[in-house]
Amino acid sequence: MPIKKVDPKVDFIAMEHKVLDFWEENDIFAKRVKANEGKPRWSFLDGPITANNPMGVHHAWGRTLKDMYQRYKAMDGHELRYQNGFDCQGLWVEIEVEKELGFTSKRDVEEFGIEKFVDLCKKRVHKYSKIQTEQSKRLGYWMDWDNSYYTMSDENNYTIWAFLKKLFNNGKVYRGTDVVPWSGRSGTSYSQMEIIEGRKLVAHDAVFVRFPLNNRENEYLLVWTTTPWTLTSNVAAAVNVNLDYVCISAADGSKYYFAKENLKVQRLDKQFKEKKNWIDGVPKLKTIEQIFKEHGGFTEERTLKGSEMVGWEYEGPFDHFQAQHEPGGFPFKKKNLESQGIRGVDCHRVIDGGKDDIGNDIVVAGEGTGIVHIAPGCGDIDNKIGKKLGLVDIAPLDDESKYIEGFDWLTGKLATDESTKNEIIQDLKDRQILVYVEQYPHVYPHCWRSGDELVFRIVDEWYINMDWRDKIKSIVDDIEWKPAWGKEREHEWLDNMGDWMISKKRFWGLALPIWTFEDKSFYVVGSKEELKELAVEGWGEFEGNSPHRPWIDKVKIRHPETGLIGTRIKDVGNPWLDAGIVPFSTMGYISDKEYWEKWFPADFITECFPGQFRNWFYSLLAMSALLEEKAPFKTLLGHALVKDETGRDMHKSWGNAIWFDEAAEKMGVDVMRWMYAVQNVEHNLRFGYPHANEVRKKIITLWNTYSFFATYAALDGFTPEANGLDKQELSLLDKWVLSKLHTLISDARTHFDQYQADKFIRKVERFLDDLSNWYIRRNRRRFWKSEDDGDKQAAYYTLYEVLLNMAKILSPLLPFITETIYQNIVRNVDKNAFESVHLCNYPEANSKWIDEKLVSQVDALKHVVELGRSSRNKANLKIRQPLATLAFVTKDDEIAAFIHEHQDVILDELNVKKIERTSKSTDLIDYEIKPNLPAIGQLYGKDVPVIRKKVIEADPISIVKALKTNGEYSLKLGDKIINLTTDLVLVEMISKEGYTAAEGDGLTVGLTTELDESLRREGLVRDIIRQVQILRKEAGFAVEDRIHVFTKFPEDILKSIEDFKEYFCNETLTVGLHKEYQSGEFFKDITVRGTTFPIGLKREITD
RNA sequence: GGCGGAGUAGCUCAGUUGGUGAGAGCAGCGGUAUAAUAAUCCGCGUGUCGGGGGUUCGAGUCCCUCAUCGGCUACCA
Repeated sequence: MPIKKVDPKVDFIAMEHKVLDFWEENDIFAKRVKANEGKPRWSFLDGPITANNPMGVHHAWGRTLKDMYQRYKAMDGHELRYQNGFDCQGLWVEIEVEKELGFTSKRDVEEFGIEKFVDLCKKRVHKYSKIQTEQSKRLGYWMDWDNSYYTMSDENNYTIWAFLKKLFNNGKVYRGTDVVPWSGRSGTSYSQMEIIEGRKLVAHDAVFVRFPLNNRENEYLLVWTTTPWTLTSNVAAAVNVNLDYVCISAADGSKYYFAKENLKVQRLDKQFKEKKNWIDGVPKLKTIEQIFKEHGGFTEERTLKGSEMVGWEYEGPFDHFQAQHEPGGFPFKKKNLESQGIRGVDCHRVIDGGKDDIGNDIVVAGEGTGIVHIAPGCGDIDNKIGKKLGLVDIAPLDDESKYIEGFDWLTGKLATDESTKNEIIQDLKDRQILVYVEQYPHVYPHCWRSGDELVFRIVDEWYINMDWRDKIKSIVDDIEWKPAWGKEREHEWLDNMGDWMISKKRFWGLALPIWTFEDKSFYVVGSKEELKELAVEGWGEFEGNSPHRPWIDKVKIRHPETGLIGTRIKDVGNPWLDAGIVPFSTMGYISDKEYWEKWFPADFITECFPGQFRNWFYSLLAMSALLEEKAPFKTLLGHALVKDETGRDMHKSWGNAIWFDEAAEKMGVDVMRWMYAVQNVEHNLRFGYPHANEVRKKIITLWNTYSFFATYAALDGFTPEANGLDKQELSLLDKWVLSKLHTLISDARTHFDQYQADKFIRKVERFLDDLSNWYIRRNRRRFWKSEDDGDKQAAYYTLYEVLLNMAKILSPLLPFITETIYQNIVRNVDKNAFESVHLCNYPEANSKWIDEKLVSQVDALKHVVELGRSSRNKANLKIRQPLATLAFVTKDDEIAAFIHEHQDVILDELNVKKIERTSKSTDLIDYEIKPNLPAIGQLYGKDVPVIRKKVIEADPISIVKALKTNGEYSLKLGDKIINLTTDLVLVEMISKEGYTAAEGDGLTVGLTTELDESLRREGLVRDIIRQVQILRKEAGFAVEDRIHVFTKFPEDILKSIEDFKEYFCNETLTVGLHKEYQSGEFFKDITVRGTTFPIGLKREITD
């Protein structure tokens, strides 16, 4: 069967669906996999996509890169695993399921039943992993979709157990009682990695309050806080011992202590003025001075050092609450303090704030009052100070962020509620503790999923001691980071990270394999088998279920050494453990070590950069460093983010989001893939329809070259034979385009091997331009002509070779259009050919086709045409106006000869009558001599400006002569003589003024602008021809229709037409030229060179 | 607050180890072509290369400084 004719008006979207069906029906993917069995392995590791929502256009970027490089490696002859991954466990899924169920708190889940809830989470993951699978297929993403890994799988979870077990054996797992950021809405704490995601700028009601000092009548500490709810749990007040403090006396006689500097400090002044990190509507902050002035004025009493205040006792703001009177603290008790009977109220004194780990003062002047309210149960730093100084902890909130018993009227109220806060402020006001309230804008941590404001609570959490970070850092350098700065970023994170909090007080996630015992010891179980061995209770209920809550919670174990019976902690794990373990779990680290050794480490991973340095990359590196002390992947390609077309984030609520499905069906996925692949990975991608249209133009160009070929190939019944190209008598342009093609093939391999698809695509763009706007345009007639000679065959074979190889080299990038082309031009002709372009081998450049000299000669020829067009433009002489002579200048005799040899191209393209080389430099051009500054600079340094001046001022002709005869040109510089050799001067030719000329790349082209009568008339006729052609088109005549033309030509035009009557009639298919106007079938006024006259057309009746 | 960045045409961005009058794509304008869909090609730019200072024979490029915009990071109590 021959090649089929192709409609140039293709519907790309429909075509893509056809190709998808074709792959599906014929198992093309499976055939590719089979073909590559046993070939050298190339290991790609997929970072799991969160299977919680449909896939977005931002995911499609990474997935395009993943698919493209995998397709390339497959065609290049490698065995691949093709395993996609879904991230399944974690809070993000829980939150969505809660939303569906209308839940508002963790308690709702417990009442609903953990088992049912966890089942719904699993269902959600299954639902969206299916949707994402279908979307990915639509994108053309080739994966072994039935073999996707799920991070919730038993294998994945148990492999994490093995990891934790190893850490446990090394003594790196510990339980910490710390104050951590906590979401009452989600009922869990957050790790260092997570709170970074959820920081938001908000305005809080900040309060100035006063703590009355004991034994100092009417004297107060002035304290400031943005979290009034923590005042209930105040234990102490910290100062900076080295700072100056001031005592002022207010209008009512009461005295206040605070940092002296703060009296006049304009807090957040810069932020307010620049409206940067500022919230609209929040008034400017007042200085403390201003606040007191507005309260009736004040006088400064004295200045003192902070150290003088240390030890002063005061009365706390909520000392009437029971919690303040519990020995040892509340509800957590410090044993030693409890035995001494020390209560919250007993700790109320001024303390030295001290320094933090890096040696900075904890208490500073500036934002607050220089006296910091310390609540060791409500803040991280407060807690550390409390531990150091032996203060009790008062922790007021339960896991929903509500006040617990012991806090009087606040018990049961939600700390983050606006109303609670208002009640507290009102209470402080009523009891005359409040001095002033203001709105204070600052960045505060929020729950990254629910948006809930975080509070700080004391909780038991589980940590990995990361004191072995050097082990991780050492493998970072074994990885090739693309872009290279990724390495530094990763090191930076590793240097600064703290211990890894791995526990989460939730339901759906990795069941941390930690069992605790009554003697406060704990034990980490490393495998399902070990669990079975140690189980003393609940195994029967657990067996057959996945290692998740609630089933796992039933199993109790006997401690292998102490024999005590232990219960599993209720916590689930940090989800980055789930994703970090995949180089082990998915490759059978435990179950099939032989397989694992084949595929580990991965050759390549590619993911979106932001965030992953502390998330996936981190967990991958950490887990691999511990388990194998080896980098888990060799090359990492990171890419930036997808934004909307103006550079803003895409948001559902802003209405600027583009959904994947919509984009795929409107733009087409070949277009999308091109956009993604050509994007510089370091820059954010501005995704939008205008951008897509630019890309579509390029794909259309490819399509049109193909449809041009296919149309004529079908007409002529062209059927390529094997090695047919070798037998052809190729034209110059055939060889030229084939040379460019093979260079492009070579570049394709180079750039794909280096994961630089963008560079490859830029070259494809240039090649397409050469192909379409030079090769095809110049050679069109060879395909049209009626005789089927060798020349025509050569043209067919050449274009066939180009299109076939283009289809192959572009197939990883544009899998659909290339498949369509391949099916027609290859499979239609040869049923024994590979069934799909994607089953072909990636082409190899054949050096026998690469002829750089010829390419440069043809490029020069092309350049002459471009320069000629440029000259015409400058002189405002359109192509239709024939000109007598084109003259060109070049130093290169070979090029000159070449241009002469192929002058027909130039005559045709530029509509000139003859062409000649001018060696008389004075005709067309002047020489311009320029000093070669980099070279001269190195030799003569400071003399450069003088030399430059002299060279420029010298007579160019004499320099050229001197160089030609002596090989150097000498000039005097004071008493020095400087010899400028050829390499120190640049000789350039420039067009002389007054000529229509252009120059570049060592070529100069000029056109004679003078028109004789004959040229002028010919031009005039061509103008008329053009107008008539337009009329024919407007009239809707067929291209082959013969016509009669009716008009009364103005005299000048009439003479011209008569001179070139035959030419005119041939071009316009005119059989009758009538000198009287008649409207005919179609008529219109036309304007030629300023003269307007009506013209009428009528078709010749042929039958 | 700390640490990298960035700034070049109306818009998006290139500009090698400092070297001669600073570039591309898009948009606009003029012309032009028909294998080419939202479709071709050619031509058209007085850019304080963010401001200022310095190093150098020479700075978009190196150094300092000021203002601007983003990123990462931080326990702003």
